[in-house]
Amino acid sequence: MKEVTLKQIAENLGISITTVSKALKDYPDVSKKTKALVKKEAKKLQYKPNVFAVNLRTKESKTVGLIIPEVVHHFFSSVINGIIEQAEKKGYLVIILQSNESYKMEKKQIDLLISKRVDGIMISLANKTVDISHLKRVRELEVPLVMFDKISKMIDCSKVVINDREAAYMATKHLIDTGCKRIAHFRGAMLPQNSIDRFLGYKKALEDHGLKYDSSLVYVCENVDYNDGINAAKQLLEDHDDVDGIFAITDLAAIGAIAVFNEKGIRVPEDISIMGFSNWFVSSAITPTLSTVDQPGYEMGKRTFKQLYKEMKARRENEDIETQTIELETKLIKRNST
Amino acid sequence: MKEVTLKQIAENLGISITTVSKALKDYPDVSKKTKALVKKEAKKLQYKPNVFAVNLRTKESKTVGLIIPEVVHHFFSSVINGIIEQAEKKGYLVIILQSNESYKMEKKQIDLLISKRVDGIMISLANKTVDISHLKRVRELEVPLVMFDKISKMIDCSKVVINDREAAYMATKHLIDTGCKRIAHFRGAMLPQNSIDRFLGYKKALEDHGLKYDSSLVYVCENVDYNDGINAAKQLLEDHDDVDGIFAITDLAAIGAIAVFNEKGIRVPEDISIMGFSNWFVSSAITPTLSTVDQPGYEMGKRTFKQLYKEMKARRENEDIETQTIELETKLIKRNST
DNA sequence: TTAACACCCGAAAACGTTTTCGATTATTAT
DNA sequence: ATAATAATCGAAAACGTTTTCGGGTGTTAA
Repeated sequence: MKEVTLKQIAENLGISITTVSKALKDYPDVSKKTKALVKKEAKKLQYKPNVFAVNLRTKESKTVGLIIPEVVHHFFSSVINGIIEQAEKKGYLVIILQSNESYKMEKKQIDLLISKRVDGIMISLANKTVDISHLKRVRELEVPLVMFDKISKMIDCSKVVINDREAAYMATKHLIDTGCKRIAHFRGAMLPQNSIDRFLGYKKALEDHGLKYDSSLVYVCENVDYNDGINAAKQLLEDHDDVDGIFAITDLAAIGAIAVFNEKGIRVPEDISIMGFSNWFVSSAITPTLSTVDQPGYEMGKRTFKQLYKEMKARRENEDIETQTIELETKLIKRNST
Repeated sequence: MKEVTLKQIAENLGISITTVSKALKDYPDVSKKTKALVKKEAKKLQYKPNVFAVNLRTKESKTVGLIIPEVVHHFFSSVINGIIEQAEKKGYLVIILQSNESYKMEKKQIDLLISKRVDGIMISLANKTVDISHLKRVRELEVPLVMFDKISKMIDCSKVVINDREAAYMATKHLIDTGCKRIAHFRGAMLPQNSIDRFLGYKKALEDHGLKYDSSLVYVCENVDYNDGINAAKQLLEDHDDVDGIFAITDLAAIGAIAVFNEKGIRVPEDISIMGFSNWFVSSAITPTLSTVDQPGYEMGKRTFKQLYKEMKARRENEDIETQTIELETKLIKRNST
């Protein structure tokens, strides 16, 4: 009932541990005959290398860390999906940690991952993160780092993103194209770059098409969730009666707004058009179905790990790592809410 | 720029590695004076123990594995949330793997976790899993194992579940109480225990309340998703015109059905009442809001890890582990679809 | 004075692997 | 025949920690 080790095999075969190790790893300096013998014995005993020892010796854990604001979120779970799949293909495991949108937590999680000696880290920042010294430390320790979706421009590392500004421009333009003249925007919190970029895209689209930007039409949704959408919509109804279009920063906020309008008997899209953002699959399950911008979560996860893998490999081989920013395509999804 | 090790500290202070190690772990046989010295030096150099070495020495990884059918799923991401939070409190990290509802994958993931030498495993089975030899192996290796939600009765280990049968009974009874006389059931695939239990609960409720069970009213939703709900609803409309209630095995299937009815101008709940299952938060965001059964995902995750922790601790201390089955409360959520 | 005891420290083994480098044997060329 | 080369193996160090066990010093009791 004891663990099977190299020593075990070596003793059974009357050869040295060294040779057993080398045979199993197909070193050129061990004969075909002994290789066959060793492999047979290893299979017979169901030998599995002790990862703890391997880790210690190779200084690698074959494990990567992933930090996201929250797991319970369609977009992020899609990203997770993409990452895990790729990682597995390359023999890596993924440790997932969440920051709960808290900077303090995020910092703590980074420390945790470092102390666990992961081979690389992927992160999407918490909204409130401005100080990035914890990320700088990651870089100093030469642990490969890739940021995705919610990134910081202040740190030099690879990034995988969409062009939030263009995507928002496209969404707003779609509202304009379908006849909207007075378009409100439900934006996110003031800090994260996404929120800013989407707002800028919205603004630019208005200006480019002869519509005056009116800051009173912009509502802040702190958590960009369903309830925020409800509240913003209610407020909007109180404040204005001439709005005929809304560009919401997330599908969730848009769905909240639709719920309010449905309840009040305001017709979507006849009375008011609504655009979401993300293409969360529920957006095709509500009434009316929601027009939105497709944000490729799975693809983003995939690309993120692939980039990380490249950098981990480069590091292993002491090559220089060249950071790069990858921009993924988004596309407009036209449905019945516009 | 070298790594800080015990040796490093020992040399700086002119004492032995042994003493340094013991000082940091507050062994009684080292004087207060040297303890203070060592701790000060450790802090100064920012000493962090090398987990690889600790793992090798202690034979523990302080890491646990989690296998679920799929991450992109509200219920499971809630579970993940609960697990991660608890794990972190106890200093454990969580490696998440998905089986994609495939038995082959599930087996592979188990092997992966074992080879990574996690201290414990939590799993929710794939629908198609019937052979449980891979789980037996986990038990043989004496790796603590806790199953949740989708469990197998064929294996002796701790389990955290809800009473699907009772919950389904409750849901069906609610339809009956609100006046439904002819109630259809959208069930899940034939295999998983949940699916069977919910079906049995549905059937029992009918029989207990003087309604005849009619197998032609039961539709199988293989993947229990949105599209399954759509298809089942369409088929139902073709087959029967007297059905006035549906108990769907998941909210998603229920929402699919509602979409069909909305489109066809069939009023919910006036013409037909619909019950979902899970209380996915979207169920309160659609029109009409969906009555459902609340399935406590977060709580389930929390309890699952807590139980695993107990068993890991018992194992460490060579005590017997007593497996137990924990049943969590569900509750009926009445909304506008019934 | 010796014996007993508490107190503090360190040598060394162990965990299981990987890899360098030298040693030995077998093979070929001269 | 010897020398050079190739083929095969193993000793040993290293990775960094934890823990056992024994040794040394100093104090107190007989």
